[in-house]
Amino acid sequence: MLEKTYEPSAVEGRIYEAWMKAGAFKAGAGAKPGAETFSIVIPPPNVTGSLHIGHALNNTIQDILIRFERMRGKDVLWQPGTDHAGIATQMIVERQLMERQEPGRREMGREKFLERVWEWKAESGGTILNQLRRLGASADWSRERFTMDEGLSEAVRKVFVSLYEKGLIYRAKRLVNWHPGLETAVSDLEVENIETAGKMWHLRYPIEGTDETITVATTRPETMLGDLAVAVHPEDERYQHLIGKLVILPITGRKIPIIADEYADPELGSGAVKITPAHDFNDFEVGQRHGLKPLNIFTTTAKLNNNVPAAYRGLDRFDARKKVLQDLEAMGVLTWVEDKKIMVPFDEKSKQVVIEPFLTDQWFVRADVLAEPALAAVREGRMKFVPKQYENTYFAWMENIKPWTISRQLWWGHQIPAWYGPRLNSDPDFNNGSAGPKVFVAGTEAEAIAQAEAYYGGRKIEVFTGGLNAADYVKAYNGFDTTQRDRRNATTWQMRKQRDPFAELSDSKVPLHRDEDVLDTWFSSALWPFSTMGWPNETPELAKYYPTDVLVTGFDIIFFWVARMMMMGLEFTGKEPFHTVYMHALVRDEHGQKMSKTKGNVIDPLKLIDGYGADATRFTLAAMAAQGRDLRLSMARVEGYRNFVTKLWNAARFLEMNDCIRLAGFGPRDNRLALNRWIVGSTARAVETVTKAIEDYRFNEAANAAYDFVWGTFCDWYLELAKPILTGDDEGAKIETRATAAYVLDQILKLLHPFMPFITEELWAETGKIGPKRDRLLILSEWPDMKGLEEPAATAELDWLIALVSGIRSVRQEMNVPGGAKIKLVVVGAGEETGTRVEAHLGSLTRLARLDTVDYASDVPPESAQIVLGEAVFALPLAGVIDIAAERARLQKDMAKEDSEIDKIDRKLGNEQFVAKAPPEVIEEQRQRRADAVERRNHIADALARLS
RNA sequence: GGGUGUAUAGCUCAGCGGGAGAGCACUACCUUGACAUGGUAGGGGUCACAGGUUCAAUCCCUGUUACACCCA
Repeated sequence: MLEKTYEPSAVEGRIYEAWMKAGAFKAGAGAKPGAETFSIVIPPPNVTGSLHIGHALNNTIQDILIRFERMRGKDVLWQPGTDHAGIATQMIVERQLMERQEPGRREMGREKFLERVWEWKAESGGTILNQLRRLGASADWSRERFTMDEGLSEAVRKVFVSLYEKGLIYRAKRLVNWHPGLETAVSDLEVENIETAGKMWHLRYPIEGTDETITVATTRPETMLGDLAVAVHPEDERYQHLIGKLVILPITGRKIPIIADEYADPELGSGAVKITPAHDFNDFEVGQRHGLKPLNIFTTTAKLNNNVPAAYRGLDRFDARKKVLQDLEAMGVLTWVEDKKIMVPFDEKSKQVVIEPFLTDQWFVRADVLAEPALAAVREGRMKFVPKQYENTYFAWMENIKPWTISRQLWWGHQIPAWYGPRLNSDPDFNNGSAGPKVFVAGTEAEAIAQAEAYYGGRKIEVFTGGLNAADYVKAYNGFDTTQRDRRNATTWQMRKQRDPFAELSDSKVPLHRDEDVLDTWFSSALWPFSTMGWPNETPELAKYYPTDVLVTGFDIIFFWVARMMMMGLEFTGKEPFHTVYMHALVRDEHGQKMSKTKGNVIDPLKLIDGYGADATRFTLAAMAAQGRDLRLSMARVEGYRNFVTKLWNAARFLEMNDCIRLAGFGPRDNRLALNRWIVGSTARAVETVTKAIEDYRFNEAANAAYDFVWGTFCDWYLELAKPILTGDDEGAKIETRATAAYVLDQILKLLHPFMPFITEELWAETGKIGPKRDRLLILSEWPDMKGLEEPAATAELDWLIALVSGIRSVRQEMNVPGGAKIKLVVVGAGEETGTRVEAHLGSLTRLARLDTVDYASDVPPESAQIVLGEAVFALPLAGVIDIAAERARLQKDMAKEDSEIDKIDRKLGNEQFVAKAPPEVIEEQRQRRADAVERRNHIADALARLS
């Protein structure tokens, strides 16, 4: 016997175990022989992450699709795993070291530190994957992957080397977005420009050899220490005579030119603008156009460096601003200050640290080249977004894609497989100051050494590991370089040989050092759909499950991840990594606010699961996941769906109490009773609706259709109508109804399983205890296919019955008939069909409408309330109870409704244009509707007439 | 500044050219042999505003307003 209420917490863990034990999540579990495949890779959550409501939504949707397709017999793979989250993980471990007062990262050295990170990962990493189990996620955990696994790391190295060899990865000194707190470069996507209250300072610079001055405006006055020019528009008449003259830069006293460049906007401020190439992206470009060598004034922690006057060195950028302003004001350079809203680039994660444009050597990906096929794939329909409008977002970004900064000055991540050594004097770039060191890019150190040996003509290679700035490496590097330079000039070399007896030997050994930086975490995530399946090896998984089918993700990582997976997938496998990207919306709180820890409005999915159960949590998310619209999650909704879970439980309990046991060989087509034929037909329709909705990624529609059917049709009507049969004495009817009820419940369990896996599996087990033995778990059972079981005749009959019961109930309530009172029903003017129907459903009619007797008469008894349905009038003689005036009012209201309907249709049909141009079936439908309304109206009019 | 989306019942939202819907909330009634986490009935809408297309517009088009998000 089922418990009175369902206790999710008592059941969910046990059910999950049962699934695991049965191997139900394993790739291919339950697949029909030769089945087509269906695969999804999970968007790998950060290894540092914990489950938030967005993950819950994301994984609920994936699990719905996976369970649905698995039940449809496909060969299903849901590939789980995590990414290594370079910055976040490194920060966590560093913070831990600090809290425990242990030596810091730099003190302990790279190798030791990485050991500590791996330890941390083993202990605390990936808790989120366990939390996904609480949600019921049916991923193939035996295939869990991590972006830093050996296989995935090999994929990263392979991709890096390959792109480098194709010229799609390059190293260059460029302005990048620099995080002065973490001392690393970040990509432009990791910067969030936030509008902030700022100021515009206007500075008046003197011009050499004249009495004139030129005024520039800036939001960052401290950068004036790095100014290299003042630009004016080439056609700006005010400044023609000044172009080419020199400005004496205050404080530093440096003389910098006034240049003509179209970047200066004559409409803005004075029309003159200071140019600081090392600290502003636009200025950098101006500087390049005019051959200005950028002057960097910051250290990696954004303190002023030795390129500024002594008094300023070591000042933090914000303190420097204060001092510069003070000094400029004292000098009379600062003319005025205005308040201005400015966009400040913040670190996208913490939104605390101001990102600094900073000139460094970094690795970049030529994203523009890779974007071409990725764009074509969407344009040509090989990959589609759901909802479609995200295409535009994708196009807009991809068409204007910028080089992707992939190196990070961190230790935790995939170390860049590039080795540096000094250049030979025979190298064409030997005298190119900006070419940097000689680079060897290779998948392994041995290969790099082999390359180096070839380049250095068989010299001995010595690999250093102490750091690119370590004294021994720098010394060896410079020594080699000096020797190479000395060798170039015969006289110099002669002199050196005289001084140094070992000169000939001094470049016989070459120092090599691996790049210390690591790659952006997204670089490895971009390979996820194929690296998790064993690429670059040609594995059976890859052959079977790649390309995957759907990617389910949030729109916030469309650029970070989706676009990059497309680029990498196409480049390295020649195939789109998925044919569909389903973008779900953001989960907000019930007031539409973004959830955030600072606002304190975060809804913890684990608390929801604790309080309401995983099924209710999942169902809520699915039911609210309308395409292209944010979800506003409210507790009332979760409660409502928790109630639905309970409702299902109680319905099953009712069946159990009434011996509704599954019947071996039950054929729904053989049912005789209209009631049973009807519910089978209704189930078939519900199955079709739900199936179609899931296929179309309309999860809210699927969930709501299932909910409506189970509660509104099965529980509210079928079970209520079945009660008199189940407690009656027609054995044949009883047997049929019991078997039908059990059969329909089975279909309901299947239908709801993708949404509510736990309770349905539990009920599947419970109902499996009696009757024919179940041969497998629900999770591996077959998705219902009920095509051809629709029952139009039975549906019409039951619709009629439901309308009659509702009508009587409505009258009772409006006439204030006490709920418990049983009343008489008199059927007047019934035709044959109505008569048959009344007799067939006498039991349920009597019970549901709380009737005393049902009689037939040729006239409506006096003082009756009347219900008009079809050709018949159903009279409720309520002498003594009925309020004639109230009944008249009720009927008049009904009649008014019909009148207005008829009027509306008449106006339509009276319109010549309508009759001439509307499709015939629409006109016919309107005529029919009018006729029906007229018939109802006349019956009501008769009823009214009888009242007076 | 450019782009995208949204505006429908008190609230949250479906509805995708021919009859305005759901859940919650609200009102009244009901300890009916599954379920009060329930049942029954009911009230509640200028479908943001202004034009246009159409025989017909909540739905398509244009504009306006408000809000949200993305990009610069």
